[in-house]
Amino acid sequence: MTAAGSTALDACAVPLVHPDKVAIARSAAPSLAESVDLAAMFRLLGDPARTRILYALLEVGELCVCDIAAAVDITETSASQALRLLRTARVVAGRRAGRMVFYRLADSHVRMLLDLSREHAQHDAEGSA
Amino acid sequence: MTAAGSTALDACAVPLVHPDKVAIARSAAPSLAESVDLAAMFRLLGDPARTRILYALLEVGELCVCDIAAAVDITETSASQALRLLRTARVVAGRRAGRMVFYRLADSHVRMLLDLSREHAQHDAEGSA
DNA sequence: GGGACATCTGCACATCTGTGCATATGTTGC
DNA sequence: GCAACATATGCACAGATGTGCAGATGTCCC
Repeated sequence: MTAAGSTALDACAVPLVHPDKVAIARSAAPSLAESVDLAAMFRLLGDPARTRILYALLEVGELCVCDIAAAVDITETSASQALRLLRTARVVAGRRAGRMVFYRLADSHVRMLLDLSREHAQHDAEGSA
Repeated sequence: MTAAGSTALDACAVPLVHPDKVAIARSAAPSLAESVDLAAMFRLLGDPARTRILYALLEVGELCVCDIAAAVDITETSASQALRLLRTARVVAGRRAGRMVFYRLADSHVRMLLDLSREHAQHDAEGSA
């Protein structure tokens, strides 16, 4: 990571097996910044509590913090903390109603992602059964 | 979390705002075990190095370890480590050819997931620009 | 068999991450 | 303004995670 100057372009120094493919991958794959963003988003989904919150919201559309906590069996503090992270990343959106805040999934991309993932997981579980 | 016995069913002790919705969410959302699996899979994608590896494979189909390392600018050790995790979770599959091992994405679900995610990330980036 | 190469694994370390408690913020109704 | 409630935040700690180095495994070529 120190990148003293000979990181990317001097890769030719070590002969690659398929330089053409590597070149394609390097140019077409997400940039470092983009992949960091993508990874950050995936990591956000990579916690059971947050995952369950998202699927709960996927099912019922909208819930306040205390209901979310009850639905996924976590403390309200944990729920609030999780929702904070999800909200910052714009995975969920909050709507204030009196002293309560109702959360919902931010957009349809997230919904599709959750649907697809669950489908994959179930498909996968069958295969390993 | 100590769950002395009054965690799940006694939730009624604290009046919920929308008990009906909570009940639906509790029954329809992934079970604890399933959500742990889902989270584990997301967490696996939640590392920039692994993310980049997956997108590189998405682009060129198949690569050996040293080419992967070159394509995403990480050491071969890191690549091998990352691939081990991805392989154990059956996100990628390895094929031995001589002393080299070629890796590829395991199934089409993963490909769709990656495509959808990148689309979402780009859409998101536009919005915040 | 022996050496060279590609990949894998085990171990130790710095870092990050989730959790729980206590406390702060903001809102309602009086 | 004050008390009660819903939610948010700051801090400290235990546990998980990525990284690098050294060594092990397995494969090819002679």
